[in-house]
Amino acid sequence: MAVTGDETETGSAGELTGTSSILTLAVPQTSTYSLKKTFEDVSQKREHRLMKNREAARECRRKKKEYVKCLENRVAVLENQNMTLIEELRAMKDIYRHKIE
DNA sequence: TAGACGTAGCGTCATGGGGC
DNA sequence: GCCCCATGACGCTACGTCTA
Repeated sequence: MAVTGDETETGSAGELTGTSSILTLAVPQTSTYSLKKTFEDVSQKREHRLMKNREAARECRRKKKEYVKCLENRVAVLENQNMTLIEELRAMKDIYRHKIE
């Protein structure tokens, strides 16, 4: 898979929603200067939050993949054990049948 | 070969839970 | 109550495979 972050960065729907709601919150009752400052501060905080969440999501997916792999391995092991036990039972039954005959 | 379809990976948002 | 983290859900893109 050759998808990089940069390639998929463009335009997901949710992004705009978030930005517009922040703008709405930042606008009321301030001078132009402090308004600008507030906006910069808010958008910087937002960028930081998004970056953190991006990394968290990546890590979360990695852990999930690892977990699924573990489960698959466990399934394989249990299937083998099951086969072995079935064979063992069959052999036991065989021995028992010969004894009573 | 173009289009349909399935799959994998990504970024973002919403939300719940835990620590302070 | 606020902040941060983990994670499910959603939409999007890229890529591979199949089929008419």
